[in-house]
Parts: sequence; C-alpha cells; structure tokens
Amino acid sequence: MYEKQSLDCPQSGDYLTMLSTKSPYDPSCSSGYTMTSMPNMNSYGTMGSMAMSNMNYSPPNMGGMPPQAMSSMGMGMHAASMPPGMNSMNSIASVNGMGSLPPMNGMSSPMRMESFNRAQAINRARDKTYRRSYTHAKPPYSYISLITMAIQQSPNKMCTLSEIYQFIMDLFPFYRQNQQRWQNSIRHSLSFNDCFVKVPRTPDRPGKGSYWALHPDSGNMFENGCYLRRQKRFKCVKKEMMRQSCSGDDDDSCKSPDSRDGCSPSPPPPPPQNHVPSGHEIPETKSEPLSNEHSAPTPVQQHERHDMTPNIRHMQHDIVSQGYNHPAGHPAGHLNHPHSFNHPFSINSLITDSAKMDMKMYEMQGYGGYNPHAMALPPMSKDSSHMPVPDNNGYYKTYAPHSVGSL
DNA sequence: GTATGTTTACGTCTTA
DNA sequence: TAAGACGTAAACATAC
Repeated sequence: MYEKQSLDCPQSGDYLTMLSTKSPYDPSCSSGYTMTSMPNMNSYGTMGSMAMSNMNYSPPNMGGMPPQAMSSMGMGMHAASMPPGMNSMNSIASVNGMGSLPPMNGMSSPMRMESFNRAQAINRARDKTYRRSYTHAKPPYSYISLITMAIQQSPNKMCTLSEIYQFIMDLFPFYRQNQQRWQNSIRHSLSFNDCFVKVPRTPDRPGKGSYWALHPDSGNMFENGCYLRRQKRFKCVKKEMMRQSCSGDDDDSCKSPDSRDGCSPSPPPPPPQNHVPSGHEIPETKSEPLSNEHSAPTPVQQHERHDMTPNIRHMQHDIVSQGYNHPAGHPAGHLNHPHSFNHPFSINSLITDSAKMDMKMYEMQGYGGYNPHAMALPPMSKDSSHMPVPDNNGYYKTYAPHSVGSL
C-alpha cells in the first residue's frame, strides 16, 4: 500500500524547489536573504506579521480562488497559488528587510553563521536535487486544517462537502489529482473529528449533504501553534461518553445529544457557555429569529438565520462572531476569551497567518522537505547540540509522514 | 448511480 | 514503550 504511494511521492523538496527558485516577479531577490540575524524561530505569529505584513503582492492567478476567500484568509500570496518558480522566501525577505530583524533569541554569532552556512548548503543541495513542479507538493496542512480554512473562509462559516472540496482544489493544485483518495480522507475527518459539526440544510435550501461548521469550542485547537498536528484532538466529552455508553446498550440517551457542554479541545472541559447540541448533527426546529447586535449579517446570513433552529442560529451566531459568545455585548471581548479565536495560533490565525508562514518556516529553518512539525519545534537553544543536524545530503532528519506527497 | 456520511482498521510518526 | 494524532483504505448506509 505505502510502497505504491511512495512511487509518486515527492516527499521533500517540491515546496523548497519553489522557494529556492528565483522569482520572476521580484527582481530584488537574487541575493536572497541573510540569516545573520533572525527573530526567534518560535515566534511564528510575530514572524508572520513581521515578515508578511507588508506583502502586497497579488499573484496574477490564485488558482481560481475567489477574491473573497483571499481577503478573508489574509493571504496576499500563497505558495500553492504562486507561479512556478516564485521564490516566496526571497521575495519576503527582500520586501521586508529580513536582514535587519532583531537577532535570534540567545543565538550567538557563531551559531548564526553555522545556521547560515547550513542553510546555504541546503539551498545548494536543493537546487541540484529538486526541480519538480510545486504542483506535486503536498501542502503542509493537515486535512483538519484545510477543512477549517474552507469553513472559515465561507461567508456563513459553513460549507458543504463539495464546497470544501472546491476550496481545497482551488487553493492547492496538488489536490486536483487523486481526488478519490483525499476526498475520502476529508469525509473521514469531518465525521471523525468532533470539532466539525453537521448543520442540516433548511427546507428552503435543498440539496445534497449538510453544511459543515466548526464547533464553537474548537477555537483553540491549534493553540500550541502547530497547524498540522494538534497536541490534543478536540473531543466532545459528552459525546465521547455517549459513544462509550452506547457501545454496550441502546440507551435512549445515546440518540439525543442535547448540549455541547462537555466539549473541549483539551481537558478540563470549559464551563457551559451555550446550549448547542453536541456531536455532529444539530436537530432542526422552528423558533424566533436571533438578533445579532455584534455583527451585521450578510444577506446570506440573514437568509440563513430565518427559519433556523435556536441551536443552529446560536451556533451560527457563535461561528460568525468567531466562535464564542461575546461577553455582555462587548464587541472586543473575545480578545480575552480563553478560547479566543484571536489567539495567535487560533483557527483565525491558521487562516491569516499559516499560509503566510509555511513557506518562510521551511526556508528559514532549513528543513529539507515537507515537515509538518517544523512549526511546532522547540525553541532554539543556546546549546548547539540541540540543533537539528542535516544528513549527508544536507537535509535535516525530520518527521515526514508517509502520506506526504502520496496522493 | 452518485454523492455524502459513518465507521472500522491499520500504518506511520511524535510525544509523554 | 504506550498513547495519541494523522492519513489512507474500505465497507456500508443513506440521501438526492
């Protein structure tokens, strides 16, 4: 099974090929960037905003991605949508003057030079070894991240399965091939992960399949800053208990999830906040419209809310208002919410920062290939013995899932 | 018939 | 080393 997958597996280098190739759009990038001073590599959020905040480049073709999606995701440029040969890192460095950034925390000059030399060696190795099209490189995002992006970019924070498919394919050309394989994984992820909830269609919007939304409490799924491998899977505790209790009997309680209470991305579960059904499905009933004084609903949202159950509307309210209830009408209250979506590595940030960060991290950390955990590396240590050591090919030994590039 | 959704199983890799 | 996260395959059920 996996032998077959490895045949067309680009593993590492495809993204890096793109990164290490001179950009035709940025004539200033020929010399690349200097690593003589770098910000703390763990300050991803900071790095992202520092390095990318001034990026106004708009690629001529975003792979069919609607402008709305681009703006809502904060993606001025993304690797998968860049023209072949686009050197995002060099462009970023040039535009933002990366060379003058504050020194890396605790990193001595010899260490910086060592890193620089290592990076140079790696770049040379890359140039020699990898020249494949970026379209074959698997984006450094888990399916959960991709689904989250798709949902987040949608106006209603809800997507149908086909919309999720389309979003991913539009954004990442890699996923335009072997659709059966990854789409099965997408469906599996949606069903398996409690962080995704199924919202039934309203009668006035018939069609196939339900809408999928993010569980309102899933906002800090990526609080550890790793967009690819969460330290803790979001679990609805109550649902989990139901699964266990249902495994042995056919108790009625198994059939009617009634609250999202007990759902938490990480223990301990948060105190009850809303009353939204746990599990994937939200029952449909009629009730009064819900006013939302915090965010002016779009026509679509207004349409959606009409004829919507309290729970659905409540959930949608939560979702639209970034995944939680505003405390006492305080529009900015979510900034202090423990599950705030505005956490630097929250789902919001996943969308606004991750796409900016991924290429940069690969390049700057000198990883020789797709490394989904590059973003979750421990802080740089003063002790060089803790530094990753490249292998004989100049590549660092890092985790590269078997599935990388296997589609 | 096809798309969608659920569930199970298994492999790889990371982390505690 | 066990547990957990993730990816993949596959079987099956259901809805359109």
